[in-house]
Amino acid sequence: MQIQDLAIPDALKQQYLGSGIRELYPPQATCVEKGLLDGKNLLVAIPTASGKTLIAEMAMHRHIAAGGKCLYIVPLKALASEKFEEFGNKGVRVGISTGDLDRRDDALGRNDIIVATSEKVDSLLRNSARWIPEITLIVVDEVHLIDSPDRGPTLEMVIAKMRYRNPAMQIIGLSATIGNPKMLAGWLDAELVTSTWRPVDLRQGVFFNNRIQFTEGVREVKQVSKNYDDLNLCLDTIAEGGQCLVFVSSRRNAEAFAKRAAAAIKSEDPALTGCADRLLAAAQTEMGKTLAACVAKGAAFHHAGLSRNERSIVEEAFRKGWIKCISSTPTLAAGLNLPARRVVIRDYLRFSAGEGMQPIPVSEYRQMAGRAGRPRLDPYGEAVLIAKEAVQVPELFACYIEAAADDVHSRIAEPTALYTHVLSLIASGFAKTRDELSEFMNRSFYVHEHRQGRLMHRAVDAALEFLISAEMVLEVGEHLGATELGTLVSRMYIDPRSASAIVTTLREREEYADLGLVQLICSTPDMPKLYARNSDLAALSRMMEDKADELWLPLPTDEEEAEGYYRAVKTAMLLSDWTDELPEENICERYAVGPGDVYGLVESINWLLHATSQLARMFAPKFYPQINECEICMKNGTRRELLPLIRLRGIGRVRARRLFNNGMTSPEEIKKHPREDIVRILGQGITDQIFEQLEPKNKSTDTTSVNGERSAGQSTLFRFG
DNA sequence: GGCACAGCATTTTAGACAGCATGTC
DNA sequence: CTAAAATGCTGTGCC
Repeated sequence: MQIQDLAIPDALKQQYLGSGIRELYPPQATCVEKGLLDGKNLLVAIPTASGKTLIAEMAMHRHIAAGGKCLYIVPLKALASEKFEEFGNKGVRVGISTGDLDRRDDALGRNDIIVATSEKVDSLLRNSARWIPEITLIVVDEVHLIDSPDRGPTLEMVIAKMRYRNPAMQIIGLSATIGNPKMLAGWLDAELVTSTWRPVDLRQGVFFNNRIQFTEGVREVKQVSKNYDDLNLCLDTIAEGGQCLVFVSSRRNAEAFAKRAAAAIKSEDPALTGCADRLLAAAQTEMGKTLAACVAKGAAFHHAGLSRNERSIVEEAFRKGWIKCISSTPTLAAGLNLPARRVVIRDYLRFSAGEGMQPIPVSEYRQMAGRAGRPRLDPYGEAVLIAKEAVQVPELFACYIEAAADDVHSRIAEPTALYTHVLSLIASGFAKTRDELSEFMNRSFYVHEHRQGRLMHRAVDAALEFLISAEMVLEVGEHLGATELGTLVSRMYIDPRSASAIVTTLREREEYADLGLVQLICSTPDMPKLYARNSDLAALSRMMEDKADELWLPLPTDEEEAEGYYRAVKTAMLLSDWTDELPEENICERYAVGPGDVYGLVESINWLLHATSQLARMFAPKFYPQINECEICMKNGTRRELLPLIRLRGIGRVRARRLFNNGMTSPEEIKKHPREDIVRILGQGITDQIFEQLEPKNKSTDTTSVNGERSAGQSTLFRFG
């Protein structure tokens, strides 16, 4: 099917033709035949990298030309940014909305395409974004993630809510190949498009004894290293002019492999020296230095412990072809698109708490294998598994390469999944009675799939019971309504169990302590936790003894609960070191984490601290001022004594500390000093900026117009009834 | 007694969504 | 219920 003949706007057509796209790929053509451009719902279940984005884009431009508005839902923030870039510069207005990035709500609504994560869409629905009714098309990228145990229910609810609000809307589901596509298509009232076609030939095989057994034949691999098969596979591809991506099961493995690869590759590309210097300049941690050393020689590792800067340097250098090999944990499998000639799936077993080493699911293998082969750049892609025994060769073929795709099932009936969603249905007006609640839930994928919903309805009832006992939902006769607490919890997007624990403890407490507050938040299900090793226990116990009067939660007697307790305390300790201004590198060393982990934890606690301060404002007002201060300290990573200085624009943790140590402990103190003193400490530019803020425009120069503080008046969030 | 070291025992283990309001070194 | 690598521990041999 020719681009020329398509019923898409001319501008887009010219874009495609201009970039050399003249003809649709076969699955894309099938989509058009099945009504993609005529408003038909579609489920497109085809392999990674076979042109799904283009399918969505054509439909979106068609809607926009007809005055419609499109919502593109993705599972990851990194993916949101990638799509945002991709859809831009084509004559339509594109907006992005994730936890990090946001155009103000109304401004967001001015866009033709809005790219957002599923949780963000849920949040926008809960907060009644005004533009939601204008949406005429939603595209759900990676819909098969409905089967994800933790985040699947959110995706399922978001789809159900959007369809409930906009019944006439077109919906396009983009999915990896799955076992039961008809079932999912049936739920979406969608035409089904399946295919195994790929634009770049993908060869899959198993390596054993210096040869790769492909489905189509055999390839000998030169044995350069005696001990390391994985390295030989990698060097084999590089010798041929390709790049290699190696998936391993732990961060340590990723780093160890990158070191070996670097020693073997020994590239002397000057571009790499530049990258390594940039990495080294910013590197404060041991990990960062190792990374720089590897990159200098043409290899790198990639995992969630890397800082943002480190990640983007590695990704860019790989894309440009300078770095020849990346060893990675699953970060790169699901995240952004970094294709390579050869993908080695070295570790197909991964540790899982309580279950030991488990084989990774077929879907994950496919996702990693799908990274093999760069369209238009590589003649083919290769995905290689490594066998350790001869008998494993046919096993790996059967379990992964030739395995049927997994079925997708609803996860909505799992006990804990529904607390937040039942609350949100009630709080944002989807259900005002138990009957309406059942009716809504009967339209879920779960009920479509099982033809009945007994188990799910039981979970709904359990959730409702919890919400009523936690005073988030009130039942008056037939009527179900959210209380002030329930409304706030729903809008803040926190788990009702977290909110309940927080409110209960805040109400009980007599005295305040930062550490206790942070401990409380760290023990909620919304907070990610550090892993507590055996060797940490001594230090943790000592700390718990020292700070016994500041901690809010007692050590549980139950041994299994104790583990979670220790993990929460350890996490709280890290965050407490952060607000104690311990340098990042020391934190990384003390807790054996990377800068990316510290950033992630700080981000999480900031979100929850904000929610906590809102909860406190209404339900424990005596603590509100202190919690609010704690929030500002955490955001900046400073002790309380720097609070007055942090309020100035242009002053962060480092400059504030420098001023403070020079005796300037507040804006008033600064004014008492001669201007030259400040220039000496901070330089001319910043000083000017500060004095501009200090010039008294009116009588009160301080405390009111500050970072994130608002007057603590009566809340207007009450919406019951 | 003190030290080096082999050999065995134990420990550890991936990732990442959300609020708010814009500017750190 | 498990795999591999790093780290920790113990015992031996030697001076």
